[in-house]
Amino acid sequence: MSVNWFSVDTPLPTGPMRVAVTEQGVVAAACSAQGAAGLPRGPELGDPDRDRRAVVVKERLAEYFAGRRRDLELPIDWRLAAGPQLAVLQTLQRTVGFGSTITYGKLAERSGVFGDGPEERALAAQAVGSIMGSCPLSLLVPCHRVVAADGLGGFGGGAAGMELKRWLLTLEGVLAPTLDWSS
DNA sequence: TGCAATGCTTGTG
DNA sequence: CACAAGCATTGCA
Repeated sequence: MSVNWFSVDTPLPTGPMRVAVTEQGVVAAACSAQGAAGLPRGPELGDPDRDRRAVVVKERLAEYFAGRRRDLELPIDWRLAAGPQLAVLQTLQRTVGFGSTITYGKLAERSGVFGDGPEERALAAQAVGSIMGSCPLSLLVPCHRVVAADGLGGFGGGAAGMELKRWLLTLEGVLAPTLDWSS
C-alpha cells in the first residue's frame, strides 16, 4: 500500500497544506509542518493535476475555503488511528458538523471509550486533548471544532496554530470576526 | 484564583 | 520492548 504526498494551496495563514493519499483515501493532512513529522513518508505525487484523488481533494478544499461546502466528504484512510483514538476521531468527524463545536469533555463522553463517571471526565478531556494534538487529519477531522468548556481551548503549533484555529472557526461562523479572543 | 487527578500519546533508554 | 513525562482540560477547594 503506497502513500503519496502532494501540496494543496490554501488561503490559510499557515500556507499550503501537505496531504497524503493511499488507495483507500486521504491518510494524512497537515496544515503546517506540525503534523508532517512522524507521518508515514511516501513519494511525492508526480503530477497532482493528473491524479484523480489529488484533484478531488484540491477541489473540495477550495470549495470549503470559499465557504461553498459544509462537508468535505472525502474518503478517509483511518490507518493512522487505532483504538480509542480512532473512536474519538470518527465520533468527531461524524457528529460535529460545519459551524458547530463540541467541548473536549463532551466529545470524550460521546465517544464512549472513556468511563462516564464525573471524575473520569476530566481525565478523558486530557486524553482527548492528547489525541487531537496528534491528529494527523487536520480539517478532514474537524479538530478545530473541539474547544475547551470555558473558552477556545488550544491548538497544536503554538501561536500559529491558534491563529489557524481562529481562522477556521471564523470561516465557519462560529466566531464573530471582530471578537477578540486573545484574552 | 489555584491545584490535583486521570488516561492516552510520544519521546528516550 | 519498557519506562517516564507531558498534555489543545476539568472540577472542586
